Amino acid sequence: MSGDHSHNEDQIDCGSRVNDSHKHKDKYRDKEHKHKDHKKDKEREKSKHGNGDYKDSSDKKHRDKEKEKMKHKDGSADKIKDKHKEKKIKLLDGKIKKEKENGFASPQHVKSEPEDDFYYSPKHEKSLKRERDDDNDSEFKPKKIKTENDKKAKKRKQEEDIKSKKMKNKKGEVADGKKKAKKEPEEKWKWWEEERYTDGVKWKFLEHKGPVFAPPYEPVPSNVKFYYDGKVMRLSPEAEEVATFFAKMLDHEYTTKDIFRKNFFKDWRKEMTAEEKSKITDLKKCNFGELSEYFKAQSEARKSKTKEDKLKLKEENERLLQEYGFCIMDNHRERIANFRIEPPGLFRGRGDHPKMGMLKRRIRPEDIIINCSKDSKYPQPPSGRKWKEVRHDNKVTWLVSWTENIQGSIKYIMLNPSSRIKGEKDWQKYETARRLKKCVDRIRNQYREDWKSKEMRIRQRAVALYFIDKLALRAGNEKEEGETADTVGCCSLRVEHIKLYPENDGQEYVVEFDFLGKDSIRYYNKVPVEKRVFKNLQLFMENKEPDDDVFDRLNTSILNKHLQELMDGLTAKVFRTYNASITLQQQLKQLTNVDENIPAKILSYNRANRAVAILCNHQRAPPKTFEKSMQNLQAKIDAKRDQLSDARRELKSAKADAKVRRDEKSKKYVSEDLVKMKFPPWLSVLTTC
DNA sequence: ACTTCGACTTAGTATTTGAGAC
DNA sequence: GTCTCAAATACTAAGTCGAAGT
Repeated sequence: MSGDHSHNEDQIDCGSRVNDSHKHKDKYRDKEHKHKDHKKDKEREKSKHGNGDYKDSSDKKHRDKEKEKMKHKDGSADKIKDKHKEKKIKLLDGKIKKEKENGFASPQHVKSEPEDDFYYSPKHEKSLKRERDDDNDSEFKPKKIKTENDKKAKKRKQEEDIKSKKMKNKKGEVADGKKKAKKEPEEKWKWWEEERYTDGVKWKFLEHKGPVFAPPYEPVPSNVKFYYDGKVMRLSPEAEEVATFFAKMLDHEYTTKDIFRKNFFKDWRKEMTAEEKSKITDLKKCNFGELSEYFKAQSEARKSKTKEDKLKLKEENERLLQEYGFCIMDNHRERIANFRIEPPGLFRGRGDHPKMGMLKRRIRPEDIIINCSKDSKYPQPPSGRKWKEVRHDNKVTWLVSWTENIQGSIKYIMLNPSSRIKGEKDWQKYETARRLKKCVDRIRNQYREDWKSKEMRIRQRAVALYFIDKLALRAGNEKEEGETADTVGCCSLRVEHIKLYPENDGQEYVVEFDFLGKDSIRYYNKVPVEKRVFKNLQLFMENKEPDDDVFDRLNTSILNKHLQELMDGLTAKVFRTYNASITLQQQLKQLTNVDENIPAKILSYNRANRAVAILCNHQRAPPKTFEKSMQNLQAKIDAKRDQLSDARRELKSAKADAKVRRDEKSKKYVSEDLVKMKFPPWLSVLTTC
């Protein structure tokens, strides 16, 4: 059993997902429908087992899991492995420390980078030099040429020699940077030719202007009315603002959903005055119609603004971008990805999210933590206001953070993908995937061996890893129930997500996957697996309830610890990167032909990308405008059809006319000119539509 | 050992932009 | 000039994963 050569080809043809998913989804997915089906299945399964013994199956699940875990708590082998691991890390640490001491990032004098043949752990960021693979895959050379963001960002280059971190007259520089940028040919900062920081330091100098806050709420004009129970009702600004959030979404289907409405109403009431609260007790009696119309009219007005107005708007945006959209990180002016604070609104999670409709509150300066250099010019809060905190943590990459109120998670303002800090990380990611390429056969052999292990947890780990590798599944962290949509990944698959067919459509050992993954995107795939995998799955699923975990002795942390032992820096997601990359590479090789013209090459390229999208189960809803443009096309087709039948009619009568007149000239006219005029060659295509 | 948290990447959707067709 | 449509960009939710906390 070698690490199967055919494996890579499997990546593009791993089961019947392509066809099936389209069959099932009718090309464009219908989330609502999907969710309902999913739930129904679950209910069905539950009721099957629901009588008698287990009234609360989730409770039972919990108990069982506990029991099982106890049974296997002996896992002593792991401890030994852990010790090994620690040693390794220490070793690397020592090395790193040494190197780190003289490590500079973005040195003023750019040294050329010797291509040494050693790999350093990207994970531990030991190396001063960027790791570079020494195998012969020359086609893999990192060729991303990133620019120091945005054309206008330029001119920073010249300041590279400025030693002092204090940008004396920063404003002036930035301003004339803008002017110059338009004329000067762009000079790119080749950060990838420079040395990197070590030991977790992300920057030495960071200066920025802080975030741009959402514009304050502007009450709607008094002639735009809200009605409750058929009567006009004037709302307090606070309540009105939240009402406008709902009104703006009225056209969306989710405003009809119970959870959305319930969550919204509950949060809305919190913003109401006591009087409003006592009056407004039923969302059904609320009429947001005028508000909704008002906002529609507003957006129309925005679209039909004059050229000058639009230009003015554009310029204002550009000004904001120049002022707040860039930071200075280690002598370079870098573009910020999201310098605007997320405006308040109603939360719309993806899929069946239990929190949809909740109020996403307005972020104030007092919620904001600023991160910048001690020796930089700190961003100033709006006058009379305060930041929550200003800190100087150069072990992180974010500039601004705040805690969001829906999940209580932290949000960040970070740099654009073209920045050095993001680019390096991205590069590192691909380098890790390239290292996996070198040992993937070994790892595959290993997990195939592990399918036979005496220990259940090792078998589970091996089967899960096989799915992650073969099907590009995500790791599948556990999620808190009731906090988010019910989605899963590999380690969190439940019995209800998998069906086993010893034989199906002439194939043996077929596994059918049907679950909602990230973003509640449905993963449907029917795939033949090796007999051992199949038997193992039967074993894992034996005597379990539909909502029990398939891999009850596995989680992402256990899996990743194991992967770490197999290869430094290896985690579950690296397999996705690796398999996506190798698939693209193989497909390009297979589909493209040097002699083809550009359009043919583009077609092949798109097809190669499609193969990757299928592997990774990337899906998108049809654009909103899809329906409309189809209608337009149909209208054109109809018009041509009419034209065609008119032309036929004319032809007929002209022929008849010619017969009567027996006029040579007329004959000629009928057979050539008229036909040419009325039946352009491409029209025949339409007639077959 | 398990849970929570923080930092960061990934990815779908909405909006804007800009080029070509009419 | 206006309209249409696709590509680019903006936005932000939802993942991953390691480390700290319990």
